[in-house]
Amino acid sequence: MPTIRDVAKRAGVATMTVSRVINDSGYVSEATRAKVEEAITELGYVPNMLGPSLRFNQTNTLAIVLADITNPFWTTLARGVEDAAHENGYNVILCNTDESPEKQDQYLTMLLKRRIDGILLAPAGSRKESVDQIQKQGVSVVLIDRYVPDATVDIIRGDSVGGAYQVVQHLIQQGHRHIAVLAGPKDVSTASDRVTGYRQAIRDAKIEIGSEAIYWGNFTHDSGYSQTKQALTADQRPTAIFATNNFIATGALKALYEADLRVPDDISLAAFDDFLDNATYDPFLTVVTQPSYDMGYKATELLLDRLDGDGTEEYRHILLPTKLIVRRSSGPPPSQF
Amino acid sequence: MPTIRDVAKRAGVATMTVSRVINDSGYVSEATRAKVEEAITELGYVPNMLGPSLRFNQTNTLAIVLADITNPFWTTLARGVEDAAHENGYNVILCNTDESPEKQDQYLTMLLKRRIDGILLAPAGSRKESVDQIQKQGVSVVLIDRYVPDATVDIIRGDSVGGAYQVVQHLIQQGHRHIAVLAGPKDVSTASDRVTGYRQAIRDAKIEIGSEAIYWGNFTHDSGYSQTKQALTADQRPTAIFATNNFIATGALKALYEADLRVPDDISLAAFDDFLDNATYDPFLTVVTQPSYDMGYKATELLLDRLDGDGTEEYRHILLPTKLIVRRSSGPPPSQF
DNA sequence: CCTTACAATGTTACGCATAACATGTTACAC
DNA sequence: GTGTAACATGTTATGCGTAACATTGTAAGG
Repeated sequence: MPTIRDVAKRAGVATMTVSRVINDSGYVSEATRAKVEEAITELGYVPNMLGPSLRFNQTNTLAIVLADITNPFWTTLARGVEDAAHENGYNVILCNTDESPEKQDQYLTMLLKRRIDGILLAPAGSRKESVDQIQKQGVSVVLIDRYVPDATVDIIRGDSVGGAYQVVQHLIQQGHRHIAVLAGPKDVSTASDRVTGYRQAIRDAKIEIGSEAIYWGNFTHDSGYSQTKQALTADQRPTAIFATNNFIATGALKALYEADLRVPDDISLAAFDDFLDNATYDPFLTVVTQPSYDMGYKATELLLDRLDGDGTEEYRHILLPTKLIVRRSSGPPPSQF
Repeated sequence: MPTIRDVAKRAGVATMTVSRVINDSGYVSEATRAKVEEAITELGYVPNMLGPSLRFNQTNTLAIVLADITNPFWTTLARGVEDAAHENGYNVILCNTDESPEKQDQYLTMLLKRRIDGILLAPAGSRKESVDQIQKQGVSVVLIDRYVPDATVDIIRGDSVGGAYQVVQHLIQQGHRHIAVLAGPKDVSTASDRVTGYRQAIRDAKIEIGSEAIYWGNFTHDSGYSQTKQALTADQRPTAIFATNNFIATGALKALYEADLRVPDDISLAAFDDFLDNATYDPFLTVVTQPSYDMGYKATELLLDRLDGDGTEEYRHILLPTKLIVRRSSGPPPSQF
């Protein structure tokens, strides 16, 4: 593969002159420019970014570290990230942690070795160390979707407490008094926040505290399935279920179907996070949604801002509002209750 | 940030010795290893991959260039790619072309400058030049999902002709004689292949050729919407619609809903490509699916194989089988037909 | 005791593009 | 005609890790 030296030789100039032509910087006469451009074309020369990257420690690369690109929430967010990055001349490396802190740290180490310019991180678990590790290497990081206690870092996330409050309040208004919540992992902020919102809504409605039914699990289809099975065996069977993410909701639907319970006639179901905008024309689930594309896009802008800055800027914490969309999966409880 | 030289100085050894410790290569005494490891920890040293990358022209990076990560088909495929890459120590850069050849070439140029080791490309359009451009730079490329005429390159894709044949045959068996096909862009192989499969099924069923109704468009929700509107105004209104991808299908559903046509009572609908496995527990659309995760995973294995090889291997063309899943959106035509 | 293999560590050169500096040229003003 | 600014091009040093080669020390084998 030809290098800038080959081009320089062929055009009969110094490498620096070729560099000036490529980057359109400094003074180059028209005649020289033409010669150089001809040599570039003839040789099919493509500049090697690795040279300057090594020299100036700038790779024009970002990374997004998330739980699972397969989840529509993350898919849409990733698209927002990629769009914002592309518009600014950056490329994006994709990393799926599957909520495993080990896998996450494996990725982070790799990314640091690559001298990535910045990382968008949806932290698995709640260990501050991962964030520290990145920052200690002088790499910028923005947390997305979740926070980590005590980390001094930019964050952009949806209002999990408020969103959960909204949707549980909606269920209460429908007449439900026995609402089960299917939660994610205790150490992920979105999981605990959504339980907090649930509790606040229950408390504000003055429903006796004994009727709280919290099932901790994971943000997956399988977890939602088994959490629901468990919830259905409770002494006081719930008349409504709040699934704290979309995948838990699909697991719940499966379990309810198998238990021969119709939604919403026999039991209501509402979830946090929607599915893909157009994936179903007439969607069924009542949900609270977050603006995931914007979250990704803005997170990237935040990150790029910080890359441009001198490192003395204040850390920002951005909370995006959620929106309740009432659809057909939530209704009043069956009359015998 | 500390370099290998800083570590060497602190440990009182040569940089080469540090390198040996890091890579666990060559001979290092236990005592020296301990000293070096201590220095690494104290300094928080992270090796800079850019050095060797520049020297040996190996970045351990792949890229996946696809239409839109937001489409569940691509999402799942990308996850397969990322998993296979991660297992082999590679990172993956994500690129969305939105089916625009210009955007694609913009990305490709960028990727070549980065000295990516290999590219998984779902080509936008049918220009062989993009593939040539990559190969001329000595970069390996595997085409996914689509082929490009005359390109000598590895390809892995689903059986579009066969899949389309299957689903159209199914509609014919239900009694339909007027089937409209909502196709993608003419110059994308999956689009033309699915029309070919449709034509074969129609021909084999000895349905008069005049009843062919082909609407070319794009693989998007909006296109499906307008294609359907157009199809509904035809002299001979179709009793069934074959949407050649999932997004076209959602657009069609919207248009049918607005036209007050019930599916499948008034009109049947079947599509190529499913939605996310768990996204709906009880899915509605009759579809032909492709093993998209496997496609991504195997494509990556193919690519890595080629990276390991000496460049003399035969080019492989792998065709993955499709599967018809009959659900509730397809039934017999209304009796008055 | 000498040879030989191998263990342990070190030195040098390389890959590529460009910032910073240096040199040379032209054109214009006075 | 000379000084000066702008134009045009070139030279050198740099970033980081490691392959390839070089050197020294040590233990086993004869």
